[in-house]
Amino acid sequence: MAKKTFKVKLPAKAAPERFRQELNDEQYLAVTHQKGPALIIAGAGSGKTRALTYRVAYLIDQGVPSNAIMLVTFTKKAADEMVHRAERVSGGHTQGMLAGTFHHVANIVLRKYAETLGYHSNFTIIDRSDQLDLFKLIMGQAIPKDQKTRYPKAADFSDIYSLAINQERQVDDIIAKEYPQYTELVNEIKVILQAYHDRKRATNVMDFDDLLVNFLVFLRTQPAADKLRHRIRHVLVDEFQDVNAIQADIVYEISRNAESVSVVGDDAQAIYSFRGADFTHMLHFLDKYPGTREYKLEENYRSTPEILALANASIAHNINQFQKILYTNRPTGEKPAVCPCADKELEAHFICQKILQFRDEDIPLYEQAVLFRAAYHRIALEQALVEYNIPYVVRAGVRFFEQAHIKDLLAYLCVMVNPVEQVQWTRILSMHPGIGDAAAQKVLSTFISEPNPLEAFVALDLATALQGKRVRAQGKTALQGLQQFFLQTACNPQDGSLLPPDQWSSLPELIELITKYITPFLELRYKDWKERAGDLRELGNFATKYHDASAFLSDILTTIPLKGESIVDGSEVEEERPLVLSTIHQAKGLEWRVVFVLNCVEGALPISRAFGDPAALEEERRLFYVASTRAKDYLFFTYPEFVPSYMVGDMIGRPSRFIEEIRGDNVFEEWDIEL
DNA sequence: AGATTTACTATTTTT
DNA sequence: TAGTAAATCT
Repeated sequence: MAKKTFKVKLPAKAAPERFRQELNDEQYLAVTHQKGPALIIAGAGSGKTRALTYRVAYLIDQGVPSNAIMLVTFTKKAADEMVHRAERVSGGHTQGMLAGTFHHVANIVLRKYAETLGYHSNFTIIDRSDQLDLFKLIMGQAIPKDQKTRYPKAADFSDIYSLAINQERQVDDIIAKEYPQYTELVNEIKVILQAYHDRKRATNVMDFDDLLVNFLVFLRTQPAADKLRHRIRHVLVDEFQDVNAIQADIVYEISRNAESVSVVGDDAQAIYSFRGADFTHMLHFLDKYPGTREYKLEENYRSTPEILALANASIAHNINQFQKILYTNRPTGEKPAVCPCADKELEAHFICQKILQFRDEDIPLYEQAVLFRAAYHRIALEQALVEYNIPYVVRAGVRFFEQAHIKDLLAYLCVMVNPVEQVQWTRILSMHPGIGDAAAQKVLSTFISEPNPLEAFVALDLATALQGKRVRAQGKTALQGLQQFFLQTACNPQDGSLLPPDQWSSLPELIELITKYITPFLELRYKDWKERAGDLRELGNFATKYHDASAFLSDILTTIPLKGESIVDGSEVEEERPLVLSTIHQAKGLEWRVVFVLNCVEGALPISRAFGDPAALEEERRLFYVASTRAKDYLFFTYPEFVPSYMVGDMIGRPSRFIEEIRGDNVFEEWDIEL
């Protein structure tokens, strides 16, 4: 029986007046006067996120139901924060708003409509490392052993595949331009890419690219999409400079009949072309919607004039960009400093001591950050931070869910949710002692083609099924344990049939059971197994928010809690909030009072791969720009003058060209760092 | 033959 | 650190 509902609506406040006070003229117009399409070109630190937040709040104030708003941002965390703040600003409710990354939004929609595209609704998502595993599996079957070295690595296959999809390019073209060494193998490579594609379909699996592609296909071909289009009246997209062709098309498709579509971006901060992003989509947007209103937010609220001057001087060397002149009304401050250090150790010591000095001057650690081009550049610094007893978090490298033990655990949930999934089965089987990759494939082949492989596995008489196949006795025994495990956790004990998800134990309990089961394996494999088991328990805590495993599995992939960052909020409230170490890419959208940019040498920033490629060098310069504009008050560039190298002996570290080319502009001071 | 251990090498960036 | 190749068990 349907319940009666009564919706309470909070009284509208005099929003425009209040917003008027809290925004500058450009922001105010962009927030309140938008109808139809709008392109907001916003410089670094210009409060574009603030403008978007206020726009959401404004719409809600105007009586737009929150589920009629779609807000797409670069990270899900950014979306959550924005929605939360919009809620506070407007005093309205934001429930039902479609908000998050493209991937997150796609996942939400596809969960509902997967069947219209020929998937089962319990499809699972694979991340990059699963993708690599799947490629390896296929390559193992398709490529003769002695030919292996001639072929691209799994990672190359993954990149080629991704480029083909995200830039809508032909495989021939990609190989000719980016992988000329494999030109002779084009046809063989295509066969493997096709096999990968087919295998995903057959096993009810989507990778990150599929989420986007299928979302677009859904919008273009399915009648049900009209319902969604009808509901979504206002579309807001942040970081539009980093969308790829498919994401841009998604925006166009979903906003076809919308009342407003606002996209915000800064071409100077486009740093994701390696995954198909292209800031010229901002231009295409103007073509696509001829009546587009353009707003420019050029006042920077973040940095001192000195820091801004350096950033402006640097980005001026990029030819390919929109014209923007950033200005600030902040009072004058310290000039940015370039600090050559004898070697990496000295560089690390300098940074640590400087950090402590700032802390003494009442700039807490969490208001300071150290940024770098590549995750491994931080290693020397980390050692020093430990010596100096400076607490820090790392936002780089391996994601929390990408760690082997986390993936081990998730594999069990995956198989229960989507039993036809082969990569996760392989992972589960081969973690048992006595079973390696080869044996896992043999075992897998005995049950994977059954309608329900999980039921088939539990019912399997291992002794007869594996007779004559070279599988160790130890492995066979171990697998009996696995059968028992699945029988007890996921199956009806009477007939061994797989229970429907609503009859499983609660998710945290399930995770605890799996943890218990796999801990002995972790103990065999890892020295630090205790910590890893601890991570798994934390994962159990995290899972209390979720009711079904399927949502949990997809969420954990689309919400990226990073390794090192606690996934349980509030667990370290008592301790000092730590210093942030981050790749420049991960620092996007963030700000600190003090920023150090590490290892600013030729070859690292810009990275040597970009040498000789003008477009790539411009992107590297944008990275330099992003790093510089994260700083509010103090900015340091450090680099080691001697770089040990096992290839050619020690090399002299030449300072980054991005520093050299602005030397004449008098925008930084050079410091002497001495022992 | 295949599983497991050990030694070695080269590191971009990520939803 | 993680992926791979070669060496060594079973």
